[in-house]
Amino acid sequence: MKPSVVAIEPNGYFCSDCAVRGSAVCSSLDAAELREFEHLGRHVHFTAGETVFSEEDITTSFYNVLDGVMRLYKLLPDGRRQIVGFALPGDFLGMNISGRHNFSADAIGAVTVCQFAKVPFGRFIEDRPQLLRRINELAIRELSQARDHMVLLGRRSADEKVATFLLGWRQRLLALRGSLDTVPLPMSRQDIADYLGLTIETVSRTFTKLERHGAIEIIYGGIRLLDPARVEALAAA
Amino acid sequence: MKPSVVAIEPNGYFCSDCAVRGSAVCSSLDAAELREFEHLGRHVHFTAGETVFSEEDITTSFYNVLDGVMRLYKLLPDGRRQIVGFALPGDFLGMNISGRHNFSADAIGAVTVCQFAKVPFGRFIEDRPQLLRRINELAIRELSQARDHMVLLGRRSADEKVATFLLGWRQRLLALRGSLDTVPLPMSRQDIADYLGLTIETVSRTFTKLERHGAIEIIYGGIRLLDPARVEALAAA
DNA sequence: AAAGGCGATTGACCAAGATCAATTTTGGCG
DNA sequence: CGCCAAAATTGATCTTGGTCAATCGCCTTT
Repeated sequence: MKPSVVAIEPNGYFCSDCAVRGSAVCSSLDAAELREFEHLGRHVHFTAGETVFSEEDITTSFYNVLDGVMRLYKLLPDGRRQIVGFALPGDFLGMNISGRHNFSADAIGAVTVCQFAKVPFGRFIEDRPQLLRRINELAIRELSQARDHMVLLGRRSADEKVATFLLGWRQRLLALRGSLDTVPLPMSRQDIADYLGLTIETVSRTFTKLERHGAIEIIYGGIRLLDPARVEALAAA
Repeated sequence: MKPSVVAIEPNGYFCSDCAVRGSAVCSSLDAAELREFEHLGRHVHFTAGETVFSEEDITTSFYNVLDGVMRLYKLLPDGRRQIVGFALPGDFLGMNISGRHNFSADAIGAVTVCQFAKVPFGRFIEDRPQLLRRINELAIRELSQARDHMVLLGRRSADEKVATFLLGWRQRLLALRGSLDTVPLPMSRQDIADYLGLTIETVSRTFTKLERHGAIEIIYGGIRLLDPARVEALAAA
């Protein structure tokens, strides 16, 4: 919940060994640049439920997710929450133009990030258009995902929302880890509901319905996709 | 509807005189660069209802809106539509990483754009990090707006949606044209509904309700904001 | 000036999903 | 191993917004 003390590793790691080397912002850097870049970031660990940064906080750092899952969300004054995305390894967080974060980010389970102080990172980008281009690419990709999510939120039924979420989430994990027999769902039902613009009860009922129809099997911490075609049919509608 | 013949102006205009000079992508260019840039764009006119580009079209151009209003939208296979935004003068369209547009864009009323062929524009950016930085800035701003819109779509009631839309739209026009006594709404009720994830009937009823409460007055082609405080209270909720 | 047509409004009714309220399941922990 | 707390599920009922169906009003066209 509150940002408690976090472990900060000494810089005894190398970008070249990084798990997200290929997919993260730093994929645009060559070996020489990478060595310089190494001094900018430091690994920081967060435990389940910890907040990495909050909406309206002044941005002092950028983050590269290395391990774990984060929920990115916005709150209305009365407490209603909309999760605007889940961040996975390789995702880059903290870009904004107002100088403040425009959403909050919590760790779901244990998370490791590569944290960059804003100013030196900004200076490093300064004369490396490659890196800027990479950041731009990531922003544009996210924008496209955001628009897809608007369609989901504004125009799809509960069944379609849940089915689309399961397939999309599986797809992201597949891209990250290769094949999966089960689809882990580290986030709570409430998180899923707040991501899909539904209530927890509707999410739960929809899961149960999918299971009754033999499309999925609900297991601890995730689901098993028994009949992907059926789920896809539901998602397409 | 279908892209009919459009008038293309000869290059008898100057970027330095451009109506959106200060706010558009080109605001990052100096006088010398601007003169070179001038040769890249050409003004193109569209009439009401014409499609400027469609989702899944291969991207061959970027567009800078000079005049008029466009609706940006995505369609589901069964025809449901989600409007992901309205474009106004100064907005830059066409960025993507897949090489295809990820939404469609129609003119609402008459529209003039400054159109850039993708390849020469890309080359021009190549050695002008300033311009790239500006484009990045615009993408990040849009991303922030997209997230706000997700909250609206996923977590707000019909009344809140409509009130928020009216205030937000007014705000954009204010920034563009200075003070307004009335708020013009060039888009149809259906467009508003598809932007807010509602039906046309709900939008209409909500407008009527706001009018009965003395918050707005519905006039031809727009509304008059009689009681901004009341509308803001509704929007905040 | 009359007519036609399209977009907007209004009303009656309906249903998807929310809300309220128990249970049940699960996992952590003594 | 058994208890407690939190999360998830399930059921009953309600509400918001959607659907279906006229009707209205305004603008354009002849």
